[in-house]
Amino acid sequence: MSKYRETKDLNLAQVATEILEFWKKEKIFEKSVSVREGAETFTFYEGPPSANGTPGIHHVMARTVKDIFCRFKTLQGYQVKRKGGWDTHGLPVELQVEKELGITKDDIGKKISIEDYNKKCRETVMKYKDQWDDLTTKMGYWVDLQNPYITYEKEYIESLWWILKQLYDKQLLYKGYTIQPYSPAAGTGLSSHELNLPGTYKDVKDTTIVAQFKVKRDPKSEFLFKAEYETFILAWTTTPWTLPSNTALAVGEKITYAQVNTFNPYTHKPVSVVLAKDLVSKYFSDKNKDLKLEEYKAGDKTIPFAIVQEFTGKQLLGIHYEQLIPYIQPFYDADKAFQVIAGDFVTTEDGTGVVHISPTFGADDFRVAKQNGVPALTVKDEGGNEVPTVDRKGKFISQIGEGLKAGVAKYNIKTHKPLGADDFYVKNYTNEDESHADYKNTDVIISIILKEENKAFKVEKYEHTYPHCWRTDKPVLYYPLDSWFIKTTALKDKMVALNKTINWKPESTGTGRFGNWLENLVDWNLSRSRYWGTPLPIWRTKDGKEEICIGSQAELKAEVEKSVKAGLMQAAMVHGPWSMDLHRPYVDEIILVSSKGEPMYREADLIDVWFDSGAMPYAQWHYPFENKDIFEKSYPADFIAEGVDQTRGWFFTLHAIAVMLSESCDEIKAVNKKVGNGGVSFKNVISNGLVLDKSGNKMSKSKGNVVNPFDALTKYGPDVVRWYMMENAPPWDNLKFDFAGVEETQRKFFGTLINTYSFFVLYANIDGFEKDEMNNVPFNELAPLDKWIITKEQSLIEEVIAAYADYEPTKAARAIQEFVNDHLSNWYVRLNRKRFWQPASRGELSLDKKAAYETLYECLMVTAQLMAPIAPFFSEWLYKNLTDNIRQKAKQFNTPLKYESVHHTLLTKPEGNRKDVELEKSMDYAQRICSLVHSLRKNSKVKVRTPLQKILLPVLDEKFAARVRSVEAIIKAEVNVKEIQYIDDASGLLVKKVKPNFARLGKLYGPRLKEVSAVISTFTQAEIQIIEKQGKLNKGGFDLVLDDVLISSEDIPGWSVASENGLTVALDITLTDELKREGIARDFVNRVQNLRKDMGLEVLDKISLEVEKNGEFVTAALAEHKAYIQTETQALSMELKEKVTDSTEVEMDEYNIKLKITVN
RNA sequence: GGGCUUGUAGCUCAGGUGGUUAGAGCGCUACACUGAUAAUGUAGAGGUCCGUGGUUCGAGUCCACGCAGGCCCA
Repeated sequence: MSKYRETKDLNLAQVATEILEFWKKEKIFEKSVSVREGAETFTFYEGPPSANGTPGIHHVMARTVKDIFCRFKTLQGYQVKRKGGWDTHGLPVELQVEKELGITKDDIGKKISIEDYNKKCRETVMKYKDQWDDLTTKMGYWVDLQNPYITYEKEYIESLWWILKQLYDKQLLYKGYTIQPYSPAAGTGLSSHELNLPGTYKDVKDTTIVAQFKVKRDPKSEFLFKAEYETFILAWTTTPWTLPSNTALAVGEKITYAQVNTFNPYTHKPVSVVLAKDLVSKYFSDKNKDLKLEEYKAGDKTIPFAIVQEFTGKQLLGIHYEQLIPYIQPFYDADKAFQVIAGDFVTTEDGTGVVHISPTFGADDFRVAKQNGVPALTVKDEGGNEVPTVDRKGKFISQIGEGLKAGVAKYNIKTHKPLGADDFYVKNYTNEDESHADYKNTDVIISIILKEENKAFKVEKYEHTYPHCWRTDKPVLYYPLDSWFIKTTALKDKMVALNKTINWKPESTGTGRFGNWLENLVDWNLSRSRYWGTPLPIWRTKDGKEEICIGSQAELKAEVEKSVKAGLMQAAMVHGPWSMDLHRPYVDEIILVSSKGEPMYREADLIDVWFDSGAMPYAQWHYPFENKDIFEKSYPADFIAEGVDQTRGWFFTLHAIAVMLSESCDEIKAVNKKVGNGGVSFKNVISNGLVLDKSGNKMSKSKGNVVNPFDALTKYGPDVVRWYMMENAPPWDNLKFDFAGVEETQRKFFGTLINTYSFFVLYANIDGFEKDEMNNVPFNELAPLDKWIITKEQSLIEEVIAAYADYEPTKAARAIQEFVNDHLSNWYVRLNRKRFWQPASRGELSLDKKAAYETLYECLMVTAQLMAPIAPFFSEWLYKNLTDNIRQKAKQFNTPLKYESVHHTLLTKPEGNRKDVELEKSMDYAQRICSLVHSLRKNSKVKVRTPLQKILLPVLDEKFAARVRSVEAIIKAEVNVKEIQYIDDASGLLVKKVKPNFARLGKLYGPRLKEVSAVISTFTQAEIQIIEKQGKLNKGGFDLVLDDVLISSEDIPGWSVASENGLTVALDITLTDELKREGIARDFVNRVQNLRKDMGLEVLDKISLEVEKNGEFVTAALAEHKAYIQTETQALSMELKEKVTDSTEVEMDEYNIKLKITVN
């Protein structure tokens, strides 16, 4: 018979290495998929990592979460394919390449060709693939990296193009503009990354204007015309150059505004102005509050004011005003222009509580204007395209320039040089000499004109931070730039509705962060002005009148052939480099022909890399060009998991693309119908939190608090790290990663489990126990403790399965841990040790002993299964150790343990008929009673080795007594007490206490609760008796029933008692001589055992004992318990002598004993 | 500035639907127990349940307003 493997010097990292070998050699991962061939599929989508950075400890966390549920579903019998993938495009790759080459974006196309640049990107993107693969393997993350999807591959891009074409065909892909940071000096848009470069934000002093917008008098605004003054709304801006394109004013609906009568400080004309109440004091000094309006004379330094009325922003909504600078007019929706609208971004922090809106030059402005139907001020260029009032060089268009020029002339404004209509740059982009005495920038010129025209209430310099272009050091403009958009807003309602069908962990991310994001959805800006990424497959004629969206390589080829025929390209281009690589610059070289024979050029943009990853459900299978059958089986995903920072990234793009396709694409509609999918791409999602350092700080290289994942895995082994991460906090909470915690997990959980296993092995090997799946001791013949741990095990199985099924790995881990530590090791094994020691007679296992082995074996086996998703290596090791020796037999008889790997087994199902809730309750009493007795022993300083006569247990109801009786033997043995005496009413010893049942009384009596409680607290013993016996009692005017009170017994007069949670125990601490003698014998056994251990004896070694007599009492004690001592210490003989030579002296409580042990 | 989230013992975390004495583990101190022990038991010390108001007979729990940390977005 092969023995169970022993565990000397067990190293968990070593276990992982060993198991890894086994997995590799036997292809256990591959088999975990193939053994489930034909079974129901469970689909997991891998969010592709980018291999151009090194993996961190947080990846261990994220991938553990992914791994757990795939393994769990496999254990439940599903087939779980998980295709790995690599995210290869995007800015981080470009930046890394630029860093390595020492170049900037400007150099691309100059110092380095796009071709070479992209070549370099392609190399760089897999730079750390080896490290990633290494981590994947070492941490035990099972994902198919043999055939991963790679986003730069031609086939992948082709699928993306196909999707774009689907959207394009349904008019869901369009060209529009959005407000983006733009550098006129460099002539380019800036990414948010570029804006975040150090040094971009500078303190600058700008001219700011509080402008007066004259309110038009109509029924809506009538309430503002109580005075005879003209009424103005005040709005503040730090960018006066945007005032000529103002088309609205935004107020906060809930903000309180005030109307103030006063005089304009520049024109001295009487005005009535509206601004936020909280900001009145900023413009009107309290010192002037007593001045009389009537007494004001033009030019007075102190200006009187009077608050006329207050109202909320809501009342201002819809009021129209006169255009501030009427140089040009909106050419559409003019009736909607120049009105007051609501803006959620309006505050009373600074300014006037009113924000001037210029839809062409502010992102918020653009958004609220669009929401309210307010037009932008634009003009049409030669091509008939709508363009803003400032051109791409940062200069006002000439219509505005004319107006300003006229103003300069009219008001005699001195300038450093004559200014023509085309000389008004909004910032100094032409390096004018600012030190010139008469130099005035455009903002200043605008201010002067407004002052003259009674349109400026206050003009002042203001210092604030403003972003500058990192290349030119000139101020950035927020400027409308062309972009391609996906019209996600068209399907917003469906996205919102379908999101509600997705199971989010935690729920709040789905309803909150993600739900709100969907509610405030804007169209998806797809365009990126870059080089390394998926090219937008749209070709356009120069005038933009004709365009084509390409949906496949074949289509492109056909179009190229047409173009060649039309003479726009050479014949060689049909098989040009683009046919091998769909990236830039090759696709840029393609010129297609329009229906009218015009050349069409590719729109230079690349698409947002998030589109790459969001399209992975389709593109990973090169759908619909290949693998249609596989796609149908694996759409949508049952489960995905990624960091919470991906909410607006991958989670959104997956969702958006799926919903868009569910409406726009017939193929996808058909698949959805077939698989019963409403249109989502994932059904369950975990968004996991961050991994912080032990103090809760973000890990960063500069802080030097980064945990290297490989170090952690090597030192503690993957199982401990994974277990720690799952057990410590739910994955969606941030994890404070602390090695002290990892060590605790190792010691407490794995240490205990290993000890439990090695305990089993120690005796199983001695007795030659071998698991026989076909022949087990029947359940009803098991010992009570066996039945108990089995019922605990059943509860555990139910609990753990439910937790995994609910995507709650932390609950699963904690339940398993509690079972192993508290129930299996500390109670079952501890209390059952004797059963395992008992020597087998004539080599035959007694039924009781067999039952003990089988029970412990089963618990270990089931533990291995339940923990397998979280700790795949150790569970495998445990499973194999327990089952390898019976594998052949199991295969032969096709029993559950036939699988070579725990990860191939089918998870044990809970068996209701082996559950015994009554027994669980009884044992719970036993544990609590023992704990109380230990406590009493401790207080009276009587150690457990000294037997005591009895414990007294007040019994309030017979059911309780019955439960305790069923576990009486266990209690007595555990606390070394001879008997349990149950004390009931008849004994006369019982003193009862009564407490109000607040939960019940509160509902019944509400405010009178205190009264009732007071009455109850005055109950006498007799009254308690009455309510107990008769179930009701009237006292103090209250009709009380038994349920209204909680009766307990916390005192037995004359005894020392301990009580906790309604359980009370008293202990008889009288020590008779008889008890003392037995205590001495037990103490003696303990000393002998210690000596045996010191001598290095094996468990089965037999000895002879010689003891030197030491006083009559001790001698009598040893003599009396001779048989007991011999059995316990495996002594064949014990002699009590007057003198023992070569003896060892051991200390007992009150005396020493000399003895000698001889090995037989 | 907005959305979401977290805040309970020195540390890591539990605390359905409100119920009067708020728990566990680790760590610390002391004493025990042990023929599985990298263990275990018992006892002790340790709490403004982030703050302020409110609802209620009663709030760690519900509501409002704040404060602090975190993430995402402006």
